[in-house]
Amino acid sequence: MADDIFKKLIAHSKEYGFVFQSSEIYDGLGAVYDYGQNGVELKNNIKKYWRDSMVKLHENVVGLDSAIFMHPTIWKASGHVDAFNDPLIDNKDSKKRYRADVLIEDALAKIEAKMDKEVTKAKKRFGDSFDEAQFRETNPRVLANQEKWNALHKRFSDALNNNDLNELKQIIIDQEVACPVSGSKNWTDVRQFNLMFSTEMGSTAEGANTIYLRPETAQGIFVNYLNVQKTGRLKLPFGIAQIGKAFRNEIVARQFIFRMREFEQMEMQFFVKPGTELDWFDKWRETRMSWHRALGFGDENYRFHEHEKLAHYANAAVDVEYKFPFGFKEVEGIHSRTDFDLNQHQEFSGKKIQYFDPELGKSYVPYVVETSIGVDRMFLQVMAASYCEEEVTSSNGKVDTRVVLKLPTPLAPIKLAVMPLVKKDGLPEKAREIIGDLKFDFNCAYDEKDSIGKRYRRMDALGTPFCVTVDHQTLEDNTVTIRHRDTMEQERVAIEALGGIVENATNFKALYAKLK
RNA sequence: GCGGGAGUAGCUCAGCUGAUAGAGCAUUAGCCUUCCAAGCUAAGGGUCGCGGGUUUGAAUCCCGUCUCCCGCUCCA
Repeated sequence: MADDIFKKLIAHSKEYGFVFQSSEIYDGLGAVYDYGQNGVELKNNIKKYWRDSMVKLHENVVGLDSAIFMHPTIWKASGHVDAFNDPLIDNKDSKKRYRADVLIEDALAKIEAKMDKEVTKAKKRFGDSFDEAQFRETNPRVLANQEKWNALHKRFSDALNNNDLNELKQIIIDQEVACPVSGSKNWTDVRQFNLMFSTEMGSTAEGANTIYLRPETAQGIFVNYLNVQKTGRLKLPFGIAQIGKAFRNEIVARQFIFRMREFEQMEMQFFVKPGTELDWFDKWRETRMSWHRALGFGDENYRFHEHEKLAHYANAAVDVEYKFPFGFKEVEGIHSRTDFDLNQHQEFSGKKIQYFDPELGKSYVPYVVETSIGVDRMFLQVMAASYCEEEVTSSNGKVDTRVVLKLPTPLAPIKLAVMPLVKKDGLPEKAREIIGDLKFDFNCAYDEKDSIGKRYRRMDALGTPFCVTVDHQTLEDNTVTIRHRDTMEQERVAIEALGGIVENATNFKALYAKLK
């Protein structure tokens, strides 16, 4: 059933111009999506909500827009180059995937174990007079194994150095490595999985550098820490906030826009005095939760998920999870990243990245608390939370279904539609005149096609909060009817009052007021 | 990568015991003038994912291939 709603949501997103599959006319490109004419408006509004609540509402948080391309060494320093490059092999029977290098290392360890066993046995036999070094050099069984080990180790390191995947597989076959789960030796080829996209910078082949498309935006903040801190004369604690694209060559990327290969992050790195990071971590987790809850999607649909296994750089981590149609899933992560990243960059760049604390009279590397949210996941959350199918009974007793996107009004792609009740008698002209006045302040739509009820429903499906209808009375007294999306109720108001009504109901201030 | 499902109009699908490619909705134009999607008339839109084979003839049968969706492995 929930799956059903998810499918409807995907279809709705396409039908009403929110999200399209990338390169659709060429059969699509896996896990890449485009935002359509309404999607881009909604997405921009989500980004505005985040940016304003970070940068405008916090005196000590500033913005940044760093480039996607960065010096390759940054990814060595951050640990991504090592962590993102694995030769993997699958067992065809158990469907389990292993790191090929780990399997071979296990085989090496097995040989070592054999030799150790011989040594242990001999030790028992000879007692105190046992000379281990001599034994290892002379015992034929140990020597044979040592030779085996040396040969295998050389083959292994050669294969790794030459990045020879076929050789890695051949080693696994020759060593008769079996899958621990299925026990079979039925292996696929070894494949290199590089989770970072790479490209070449520099137009000549010999001068070209391999550079990576960033897999997270955070590093752009870390490497600009000194620039921003010094030019902004910022004192700890302070934060740098950035919205930008990131790229990961995910092995599987599924569930619509929940996990994409090209995605957008909204990250804020908050720099603090060492020792205070866990207090700030607690503060930010509450701040971020309140940001989510202010949208009014129901507090019960959110929860924290504490990380038990922490990443190498973190000393605390928690996710904000939202109840999607396919279950509770992460939309935001809050991490206490310690001084790991800045330390690494200090080491790899050879530049001091420190903060002089005037109170203590000394310099130190700040600690970092990070909040990191996926724009696309947020978008999906907003769509999932807003999508409603309502039963509507009309005056003649007919029951039909109304599909309405109950978007938080500040996020709605279109704020109001103005339509003539009929397309004659000067009503269309009057409607366009009204739009002419309001279009500078709001995204407006005009529609004269089909019956008025049908037009209302079309706007419901887009999440437009207001429909303004021009009728014959309008021409006499300059009043119009304004219809509210959620209640379907209408009221008659003066044309000059429209701007104020829409502004009051759709500006971001009410949202910001709810933030803690 | 493995397993399962699916590719026919913008959308949802029918046609699949081989023989001129269909419906509903949507779109466009005109009529009607009506405050909650369903009035009337007309039009546009498809190399039936792609390639090959069998056949007098293939959306339909056979082989190959690509893509998408779901599950599993991964996710700093």
